[in-house]
Amino acid sequence: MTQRPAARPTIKTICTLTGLSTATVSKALHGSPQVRPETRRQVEEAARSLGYAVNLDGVRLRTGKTYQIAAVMPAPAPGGRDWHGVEYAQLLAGISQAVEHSRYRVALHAVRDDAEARETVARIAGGGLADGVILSGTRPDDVRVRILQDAGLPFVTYGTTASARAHPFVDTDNAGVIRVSLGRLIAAGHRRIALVNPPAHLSWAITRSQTCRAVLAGAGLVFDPALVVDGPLTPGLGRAAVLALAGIADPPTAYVCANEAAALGALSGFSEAGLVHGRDAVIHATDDLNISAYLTPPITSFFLPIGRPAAVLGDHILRAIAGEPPETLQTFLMPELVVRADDRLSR
Amino acid sequence: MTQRPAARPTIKTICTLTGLSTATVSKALHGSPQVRPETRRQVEEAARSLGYAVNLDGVRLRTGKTYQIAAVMPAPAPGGRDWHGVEYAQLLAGISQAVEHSRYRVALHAVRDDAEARETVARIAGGGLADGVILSGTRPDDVRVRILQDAGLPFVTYGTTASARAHPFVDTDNAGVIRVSLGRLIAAGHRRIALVNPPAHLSWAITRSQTCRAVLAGAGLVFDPALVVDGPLTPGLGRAAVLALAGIADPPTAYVCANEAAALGALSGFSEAGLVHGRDAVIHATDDLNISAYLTPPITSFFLPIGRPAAVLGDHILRAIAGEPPETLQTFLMPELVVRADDRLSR
DNA sequence: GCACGAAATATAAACGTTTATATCGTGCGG
DNA sequence: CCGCACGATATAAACGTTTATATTTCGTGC
Repeated sequence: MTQRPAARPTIKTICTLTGLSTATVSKALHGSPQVRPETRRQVEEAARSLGYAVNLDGVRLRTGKTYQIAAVMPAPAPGGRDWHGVEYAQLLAGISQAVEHSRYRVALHAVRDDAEARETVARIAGGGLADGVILSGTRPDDVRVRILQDAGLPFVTYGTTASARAHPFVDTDNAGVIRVSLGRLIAAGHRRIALVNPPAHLSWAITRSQTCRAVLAGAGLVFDPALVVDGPLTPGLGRAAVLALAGIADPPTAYVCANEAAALGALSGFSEAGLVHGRDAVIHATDDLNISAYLTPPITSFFLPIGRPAAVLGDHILRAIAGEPPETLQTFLMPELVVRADDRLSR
Repeated sequence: MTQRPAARPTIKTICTLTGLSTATVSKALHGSPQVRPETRRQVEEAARSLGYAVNLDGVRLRTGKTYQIAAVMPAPAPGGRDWHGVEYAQLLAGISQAVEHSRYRVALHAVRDDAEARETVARIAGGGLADGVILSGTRPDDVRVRILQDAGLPFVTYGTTASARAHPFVDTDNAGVIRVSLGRLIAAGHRRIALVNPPAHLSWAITRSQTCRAVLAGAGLVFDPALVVDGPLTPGLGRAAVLALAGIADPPTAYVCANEAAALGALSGFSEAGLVHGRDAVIHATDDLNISAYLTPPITSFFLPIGRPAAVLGDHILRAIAGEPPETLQTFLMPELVVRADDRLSR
């Protein structure tokens, strides 16, 4: 039942076919200038006819390179049942696609919490388990980043940090999103604007609230910290935010949600609290799933298809491994504004 | 910058520490009865103190085993922007967790379409790129299944097939879901029930519509094929289904949606068509994200946290690789019914 | 026609592991 | 006290690569 099919061709198979030595074949396959062009053609021809594909295990053993890119990503504990609205599989698939043309392959390291993330990164760095690492969910002073910097292991973060040493990153242009979002809301007459934010210690939470503060100040408005609700970006958070804030003395008339899961929950909160979208308050969301169009009612969102950052992450990690300096590997991606509702209240 | 940290300990490191030979150390680490218990303890002690971890590349090269489980999963093309409402990352993470205690690791093979899926499976089977395969999105006569059966490569499907040769699978108990769902709806007085189904060629689409037909027949009702809408389970499909069916002569009063993305879109369609949930029609959904509670209004769903099937898939593939017969590796999982709305119409 | 150097190819070793085979030492029966 | 069998350990080879080094093959200049 478990018998091996026709043995896979190796370099030696090519040797017997061409009468060359393993060294020459290996070099020919790498396009080394040490082999005659004619010999190379001969080898390539033989390789093609045999369906030869390099055995990475041999390469790894010999070179010490792993040809692995470790993607360290949070996976909610099996017990946790709430949707977080982040398509890590698509992110992963996008990264895989982006590195498909290279020898590198992407391995998922799902971590359940911060401690496990730290430990996983330390293990990868210490044991040389990967040639490059992709991290998500950054914080300003990120211990995982320090571990990787100290180990000299190339990495790219999905999100920014405050590290003194520059490092490659890809991030949504959160500051840009907040500026545009708040700019529109303020122009539409809103004065009290709530933020439904990711957990407060994460970089993008800080970027969003600080940019909010700056934009409000620029417009001569006050920033009320009580209007910032943060936590895991589940529907429950959005709902709780609306239910908590709808009842205060001077309730917000706009909610800027960091993702669509939270926005979905916020709408659920509207319904529960008796609010009507567009009459009592409006919602903006940062969008990566393209479901904002299907919420009831549809809401205005900032759409960045997840394939975009994924492709850039893949590109950057390959170039980081190749030794490119970090300064050239720092990318902000600005989502596209999709207006689906009037920002002004109709009451 | 890319200098290697302290070299990783190998079997030879243990040899110099203990004065034993590589053969003995290797055997000791495997618990072979050929080594004295005392020697084994000594080796284990040394391994622990060195932080030794086996180098899988060496093992693979020597044994020909890959210790890889290939998870072949659909990843929407970069161009496709619609949310499909399936958390493949969580599925993947769950499988990874389930096999964590073994030597096996899970590698994601994201495929963009059927042709690529077929080609990927053939490549894995032909090249011996994995010791086991996990497939999702099965159809009754699944060419990928046949390839794997012919190659004698262990595999588990997420979904059933009509294959004459039994094979391991894990699946949601779709028949059970439909029976309970329709049973409740019929008891509540519904006579015209629509199905928002996955693409018609997939096994679970067929299971759902056939079970629907059987249940209706059992209740003396007619099955109207026009009430079955199928396609990729995006919000757009649910919305289109409602918009198309709300206008027909004898419109359905209930929509049974195969996932929450479709249910979300159906609700969006309700809003567009001027339908009110609970007055004009109701929605049931099969739920794996736990967002049905946050839809407006909340809908009744059949909740199966994605960690469940993931864990069983991991368990089954390990046991399939170990040679367990397929008949013992076939599992249906029944989701939990969560009632959130009255099934009866209030008009 | 010869020596020399460059170009092309071959040889051999190494990466870490497993395992078939060989070797060693010990205890036991004769 | 000797030989034998057996238990425990060691030796060596192999998996597929890459690469340092050795060797061969040429062409070139004299």
